[in-house]
This record gives sequence, C-alpha cells and structure tokens, in this order.
Amino acid sequence: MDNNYNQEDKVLVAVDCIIFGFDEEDLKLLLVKRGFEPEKGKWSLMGGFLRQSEILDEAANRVLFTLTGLNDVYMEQLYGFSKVDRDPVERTISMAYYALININDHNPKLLDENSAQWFSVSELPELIFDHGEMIDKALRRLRRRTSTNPVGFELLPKKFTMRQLQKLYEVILGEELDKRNFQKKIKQMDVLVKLKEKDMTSSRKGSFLYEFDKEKYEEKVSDGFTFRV
Amino acid sequence: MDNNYNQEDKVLVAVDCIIFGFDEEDLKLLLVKRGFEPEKGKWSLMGGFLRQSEILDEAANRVLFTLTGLNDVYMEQLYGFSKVDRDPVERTISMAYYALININDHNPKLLDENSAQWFSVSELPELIFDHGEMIDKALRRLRRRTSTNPVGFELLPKKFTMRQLQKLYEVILGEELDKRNFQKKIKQMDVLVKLKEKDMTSSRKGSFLYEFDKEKYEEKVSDGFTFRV
DNA sequence: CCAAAAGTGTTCCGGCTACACCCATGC
DNA sequence: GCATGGGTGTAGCCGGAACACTTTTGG
Repeated sequence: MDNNYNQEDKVLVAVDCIIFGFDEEDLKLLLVKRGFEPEKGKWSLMGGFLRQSEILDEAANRVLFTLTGLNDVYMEQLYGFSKVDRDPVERTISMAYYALININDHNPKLLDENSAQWFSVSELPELIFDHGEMIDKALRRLRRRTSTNPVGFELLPKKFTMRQLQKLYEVILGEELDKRNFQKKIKQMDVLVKLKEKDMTSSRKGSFLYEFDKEKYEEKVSDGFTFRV
Repeated sequence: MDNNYNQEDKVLVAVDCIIFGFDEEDLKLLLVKRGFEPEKGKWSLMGGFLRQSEILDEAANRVLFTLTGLNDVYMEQLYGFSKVDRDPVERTISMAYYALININDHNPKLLDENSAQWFSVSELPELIFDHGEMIDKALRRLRRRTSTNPVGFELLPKKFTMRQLQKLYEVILGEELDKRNFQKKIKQMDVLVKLKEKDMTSSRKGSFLYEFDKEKYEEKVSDGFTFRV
C-alpha cells in the first residue's frame, strides 16, 4: 500500500461540546434545541463538523464561540464516540469536548439565536444520540479534574467567596463538605489571594473575596506542589 | 441545513496502538518498522484506518490482533491527535489507543512478518509523525491508571511473584518502593490469592506465586473499595 | 557454611476528620 | 437586640514512611 491511502474509508468527524456553568446553586449545562433533522426539536449538545483545515481543538473552540461568544476558555478533549449508527443520517464519529465557563460571561443573545438553555445537571432533558453518555463521562472527568487541578475556578467569577468555592466543590463532588476543614485545606495550599473587598450581597457581615493566583500556583507546581481538594 | 451533511468535509481516521509489555526488568513498547512511504523504514506505532463499518474500539483491536494475534486484551482509548499536517500524505486524524499485554503471550512470528520489535521505553528510537507525543501521553495515563486500578496485572503472567509485581510498579512509577510497605499495602487490599506454588527460578528459597482475584476485587468495589498503590 | 533472595513488624509523623462557638452587621 | 451568615482551633485517629534482621536452600 505504498503511499496510497486512496482505498481507505473517510468519515465525518464532529465535535460536541459539553459546556459547564455554575450559578451558585447548581452545576449547569448549556444545551441547544436542535433545529434540523434528524431529531429536530430535541435537546442536544452544541456541535459542529471538523473542517479540513482545522484541528479538533479549533473546531471545539469554534463551536463554543458560536454559542457563547467566548474565547480562551478552559476546554479539554474528552473522548471519541464512534458507534456506527450513532448519527442515523451518515456515519459520523464525534469527539466530545468539555468546557468550563463563567456562567455570567457569555452573550445571552447568542443563546436565543441558537435556541439554547441552561439545565441543571440533575434535571437534564432527554438528549439525542449518545449525548447522555458523553455527559456522564464529562461529569466523571470533571470530578477527577477539579480534585487534582485548580480548574474549578474557571466556573467562578474572578473574585469569589469561600462559600461559593465550597458550594462549587460540593455540587461537583456530590457531597457536603465541612466548612472549617475546607477553608483550612484551601488556605494552606496558599494559591489564593485574599482581597480587602467584601461581598455584601450574601450577609449583613459580608464575606471576603478571593482570587486565584495563577502565577503563584505555577511556581509552586514547579517546586513539586500538587493541588488537591 | 436540514438533514443535509453533504457539504461537510470528510477525513481519514486512523487508530494507532501503543502496546505495552513488561519483561521483569523494563517497561517495553512494541514498534514496527514502517514498510511504506512516507517515512518508510522509520519506527512507528502499529496503526490502521477506521473502516465505515467499525467502531474505534474494534479498529484498535483489529490492529492489535494483526500484530500480536491477541484478543481480549486490556485496551483503552487515549486521545485524538489531529494536527492538520501530521500525516503528510493526506489529512488524517488519529485516535491513539494503548494496550497492556503479557509480553510472553503474543505470537512472535507476527512480529517478524510486521518487522516489529520491542523497545524499552527508556530507549526508544526516533518515531514518525506525532507518535512520540502519543507515547508520552500514554505513559502518563498508564501511571495514573495503574495507581488507581488493578490493571498492572495485565502486564504480568497469570501467576506472579511479589517481586515481579513490585518491580512492575517501580518501572511504571519511575521510583523505588520499599519492599515491606509495598507488600503490606498489596496484601491488606486483599485482592490477591496466594498460591501453594513457588517460583523457584529466582532464588534458592523460592518465592510464592499469587493470582489476582477479579471476582473478589469487583465485589469489594461494589462495597465502596478503591484499589490504590 | 556461605551467598542470595524471600519474608516479616514496629515506631513515628503528618494529614484528615469531627466538632461548636463567637463575630459583625442591618434591620 | 436579634437574626443571619462569616469566620475560626483542637484533639483524636488513621494511614504512609522509614527502617533491619531472620529464613531457606542450592551450591
């Protein structure tokens, strides 16, 4: 078969994006109501096809941008799904990606244009094809990732309270955490900056705001530090 | 674009297999000398193209079988590689898979037929395309996987000694382990069966052989147990 | 009897868990 | 002055790390 790939089969390659957000209460996913057949009118992940000139990461970012208007978002390739008849129209394999966005940052007009809506992960509608399977896998990956890497911050505003951070981990991990132990652990990792400012919306006393210090984190990592919640 | 995928680009999809073995001394990889252009004569992972009627797992198993004659092997999808010019002949994305095999089980005749050879992971030759990158990723994944799942046993004979098991973990993790602590940890997980038999080849005294007890392991997992080395 | 690998326990330390009270403020 | 969420410390326990000597037996 010297230098001859001609008799090989070509297939369509899609990317589907699992877009996570966090609204201080629940972990959410951005889904779109499918505007074309097959399965028109059903809920689905936002997807698109890989183009000849693109790499997978670019295709996934393009899809994400189309729906949210966001760039430079934390995104990770998840898994390749390839059941022969997963898309009834034509053989298509799909690379699932997941993204973590700050739920307040995206462009709401684009949601309307794409008939998109946020759903709590605990109240998902029925999804087309194998998208439910993709989401299951993404949730498992998210749990592992947020436990061992400081990516949870991607789901929060730049400035956040300890309460928000703890609540985020609680909904991702699916368990309640002890307030004192949580703060102790986070603080002794020493990768947050405590600001002078307080958030006054959640209580009379107000609670201090924090920022993730990426430079400090990376410096510590190069000294052998591992983030762990 | 109702029900019309026609204007979308199709691409070739390859699978490349990172085949790990362990020879009591070193972690090894099975590589083939490429018999066709481009890069003919260079070393490469064993690969093949996805067919219309196959899912990715099947394609990867087919490729593995072609080279080793083995079926029912531990294999896991690793990552999708998609640089536009990664294959200079034609746009091809590749799904990398890694497999863990017992190095004594495969059919050596097939290695000759495919110009394949085992290489220690510490002494790899130059590889074509992005295969080096694939291997790096596979090694990282293997370290994580063997630390949290009992998949290391896939690289050993059915009956093995504690010494072999420890050595295996040492080469995968890249660090020396304390013999007493290691055995204590393994034994208290209580997922191995100690046989009456001894392996007499490694010492005058002989060392007891063990088997992994998969049923017991799975039962313990369903009770909340987690394997951890 | 000696060489070479197998086998085995204890102590110490650090990190995780469990747990309850005072503080600041707006109303 | 009281209701609401914010913030903080300690004691006990468990698991991991360090560490050395005895056993077996073929030559």
